[in-house]
Amino acid sequence: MTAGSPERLRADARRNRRKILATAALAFVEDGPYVPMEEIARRAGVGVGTLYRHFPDRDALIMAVVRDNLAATLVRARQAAAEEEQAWDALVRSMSASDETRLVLRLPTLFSPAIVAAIQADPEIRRIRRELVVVIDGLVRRAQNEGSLRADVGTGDLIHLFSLLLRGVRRTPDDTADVALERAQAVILDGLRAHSGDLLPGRPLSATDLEAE
Amino acid sequence: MTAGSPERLRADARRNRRKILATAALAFVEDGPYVPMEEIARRAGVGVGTLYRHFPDRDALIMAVVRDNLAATLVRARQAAAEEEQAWDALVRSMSASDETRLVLRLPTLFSPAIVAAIQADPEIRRIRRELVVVIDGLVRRAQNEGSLRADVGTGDLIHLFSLLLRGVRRTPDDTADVALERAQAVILDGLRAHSGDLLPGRPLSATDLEAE
Amino acid sequence: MTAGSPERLRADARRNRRKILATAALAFVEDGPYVPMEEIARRAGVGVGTLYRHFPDRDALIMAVVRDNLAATLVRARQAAAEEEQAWDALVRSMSASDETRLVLRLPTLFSPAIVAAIQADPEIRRIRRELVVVIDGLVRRAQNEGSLRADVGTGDLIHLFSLLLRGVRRTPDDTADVALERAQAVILDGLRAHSGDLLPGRPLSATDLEAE
Amino acid sequence: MTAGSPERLRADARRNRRKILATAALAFVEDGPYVPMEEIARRAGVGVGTLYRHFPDRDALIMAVVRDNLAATLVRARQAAAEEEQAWDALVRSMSASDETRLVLRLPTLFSPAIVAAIQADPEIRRIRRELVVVIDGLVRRAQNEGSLRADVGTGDLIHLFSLLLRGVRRTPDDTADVALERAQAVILDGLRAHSGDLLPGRPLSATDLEAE
DNA sequence: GATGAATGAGTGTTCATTCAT
DNA sequence: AATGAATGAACACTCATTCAT
Repeated sequence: MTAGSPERLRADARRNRRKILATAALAFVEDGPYVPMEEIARRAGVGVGTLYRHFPDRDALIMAVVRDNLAATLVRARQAAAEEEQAWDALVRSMSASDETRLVLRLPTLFSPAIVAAIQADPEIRRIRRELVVVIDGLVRRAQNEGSLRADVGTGDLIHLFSLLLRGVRRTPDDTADVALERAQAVILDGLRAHSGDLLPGRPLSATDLEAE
Repeated sequence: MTAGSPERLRADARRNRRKILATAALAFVEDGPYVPMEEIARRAGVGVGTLYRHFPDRDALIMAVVRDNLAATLVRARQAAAEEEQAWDALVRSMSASDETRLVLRLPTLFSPAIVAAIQADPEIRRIRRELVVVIDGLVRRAQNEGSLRADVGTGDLIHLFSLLLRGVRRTPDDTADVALERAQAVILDGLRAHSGDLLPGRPLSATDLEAE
Repeated sequence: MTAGSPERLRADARRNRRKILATAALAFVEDGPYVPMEEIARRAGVGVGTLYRHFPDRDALIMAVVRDNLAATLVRARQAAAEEEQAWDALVRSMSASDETRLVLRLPTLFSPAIVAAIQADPEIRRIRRELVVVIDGLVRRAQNEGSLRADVGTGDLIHLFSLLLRGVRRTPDDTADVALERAQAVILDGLRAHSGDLLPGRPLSATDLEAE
Repeated sequence: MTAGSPERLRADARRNRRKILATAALAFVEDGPYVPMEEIARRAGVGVGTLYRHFPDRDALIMAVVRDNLAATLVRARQAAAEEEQAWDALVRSMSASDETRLVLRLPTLFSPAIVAAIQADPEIRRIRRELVVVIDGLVRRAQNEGSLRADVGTGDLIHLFSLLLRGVRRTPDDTADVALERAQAVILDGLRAHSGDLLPGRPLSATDLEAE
C-alpha cells in the first residue's frame, strides 16, 4: 500500500522512503543482491522495521529500486531529446550519462533469473519502459535521418550495446576504469556511426525483441 | 592437499573432481554465486562430504572453477593463433568462441568484489592469465601489422570489449539473444577495424591496465 | 490510569474502549491468543496507539476482556437464580447460555499457563469470581434440596463439567456441532441428576478446589 | 522425504527423530503451539538444524506429532478391545488411558483453525482415524448389545464426550485436578450407562458427524 | 485523545562446514 | 574415500511497544 502511493506519506516517512531507496540501490550494486536487509537499514539510518514497513519484503524493495531508477532514466532521456540539437548527441547523452541509468542497466545482471522475471512482469515497470522506448525510438529515427546513425541498426541493438557498455562499469571506479569505459564507448560509437562498412547480420532489432533489458 | 595435485588422485576421485568442477561452473552461471554447496553436490551426483574433500570451502571451489576455465581458454587461444591464417580471425575466434571463455569472462560479474580480489590474487590464475596475455598481445600486434585492426587500440581495450560483449550473454540463450549477440559483436568489430575514423581518446590500454578482467 | 476508571472517559473514548474489548474477545477466540495487537486495533477500527492508550499492554487487554465477560456472566447467573422457579433450571440456564459465559470458560484454554496464573491473581477478577461462586453455591444447595441434583457433587464438580462442555464449542459453529453440544449436555445432565447409581469417587469438590476455572 | 520413510534412517538419526517427536508433543502441551523451535531442539538435545532436517517446518513437525500419537492411540484401542471381557471396560480403557490419547484429543484445541484444517486433511491422519473409528464403532455396538451402554448414543457422541473430558486435563497435573477428572469421568459414565432416563435429543451421532475430533 | 510511523528484540529457517558412520 | 546427519551462526521477517505528528 505504502509503495503504491508514496505521495500520501507523512513528510518524515517520505524522507525515509527516499533514503532507503537510494541506499538500497547503492548497496545492491556494491554488495550484490543479497546484502542483508539489516545492512541496508543501517546504512539508511533507519531500523529494519522501518524498512519493512515501506517495503514488505526484499523483492518489493528491489522492484521499487528498479522503478525509481527507470523513471529517472526516462526523465533524463526526455531532457536530452528536448535539449540536444543533434539526435546523435541526445542518444549518447541519454544512454550513458547518469548514475541511475547505469544502475538500471546493471540491475538485471545482479539478480537471479526469477527476480529478473518478476521485474519484467511488473506493470509499472513495463509502463515506464514502454515510454522510454518511445523516446529512444524517436531518437534512433531522427539520428538515422540526420545521417549520423547507421541505417541497419534498431532501437534494440542500441539498447543492447549500451547495456553491455554500462554493465561493465566497475563497482569501485578508478581512473583506468574510466578511461577504459570512455574508449570502449568510442569504439562502439564508431561501430554505430553511418559509414560504408559491411551491413550487420540479421535485421535491426526493435526494443520488443529485447524485452529483457 | 588434494586440490594441489589433482594428478595423484584415484581414477574415481579424479572423475568426481571433474564432475564437480563442471557442475559448479554451470550452477554458478545458472543460479548465481550463492548456489548452496549441497545443491552443487546433488547435481554432481556426490555427497557434500565428497565436495568438501576436494575443495575445502566455497572460495576454493570458485578458484578452481576459474583456474580450470581460464586454462581451457588459454589452450583455445593458442590453437586459434596457430591455426588461423589471419590474426584478425584468430582474435575473433579466440575471444568469442567457447563456453569456457564466456564463463571466465562472466565470472567476475557474478561474484562479490572480495572474491574477485581473491581470484585476481591467486598465483596460479595470474600465471595462466599472463600466458594468455602473451598470446593475445602477439595477435594484436600481428593484426595491426596486417592492417585489419585499428592501430590506436591495445590488448586491454580488446579484452575489455570482448568481456563486455560476453558478459551480456543470457543465462538461458534463445534465438533473439543469439542474434543480438551476433549483431553487437559485428558493431564492435566494425568499430575495431582499421579505418579512417576519429582516433580513440587516451592511449591504447595494455592488459596490465586492466588487471581485473 | 484509564483502565482503572472507565466511567470517567469521554463518550467517544468509552465507545472505543467497548469496541476494543468486544473485538479483542472475538479475535482471541477466532484467531487464538497471539492475534497481533495491530490486527485487533484494525478490526476495532482504531489505531494501535488508541488501543495502547486504553490498555497498556497485551496482558492488560486480556485481563480486561476476562473481567468484562466474567462480570456479564455474574449478572446472568443472578438473573437466572432470581427468575427460575427450579434451582435446576437456574443452574442449567446460568451455566450454558450466553456467549460471554462460553468465552469466559474457554479463555483459560486459550492462554499460556503464565497468563492464566496472572488472570487468577487479579484482585478484581477474584472478587467477581467469588460473588459468582456464592450464587452457584446457593443454586447447588437449592437443587440438592429440591432433589433434582445428586447429593454427591459439589459446586466445583459442576463448574468443572460445564467448563469442559463449553470449551468444546467449535470456533465456527455449525448445525452438527450444535447437536453434539446439546447431546453432550444431556448426557452430562443425566449424569448429574439425582438417581440411584454408584456414588462418585472422592468428595464433592468446592469451587475453591478448582481455582483455575 | 525423511518424514515419509522413518525406517530408512540411520540408527542415530532415528533416535533423534523419536526424541524430537516426544519432546515436541510435550512442549506443545506445556508451552502452547508457538514454543520456539529452538526450545524444542534444545529440550530434545539436538541443534535446530537437526530438527529442521527431520521436519522441514513447524507444520510438518505438528503433523508428525499428531500422526505419531494418533497411531499410538489406535494401538491401545485395539489392545483394549482384544483384552477386555466387557466392551464397556474396553471403551473406558481405550478412551481415557494413555498420555498419547490425551495429547491427541487436546491437540486440536491448541492449534489455530488453519493448522487444524491441515491436520484433518492429512491423508495419513485420515487413514489412522478411520481405522480407529472402526474399532470404537465395534465397541459401541458390543457395549450396547451387552446392555451396558445406553442405546441412544453413537460413536460420535462418545468421542465428543471423551474429547471434552480429556481436553480439560491440566497442563500441570496436581492431585485436585486428578480427582476432578476422575469425578467428571464418573458423572459422564453415569450419563452414558444404559438406564431408564430421558432419551437424548436428536439422533445418535456417528463418527463422521464429528470429523473434527 | 487519536493516529500510524519507527524501533529493535525475538523467532523461523537456511546453509556452510564438520564429523560420525 | 564417500556419505549424509548434525551443528549453529547468519539472515529474513514479524510484532509489541514507543513516540512524533
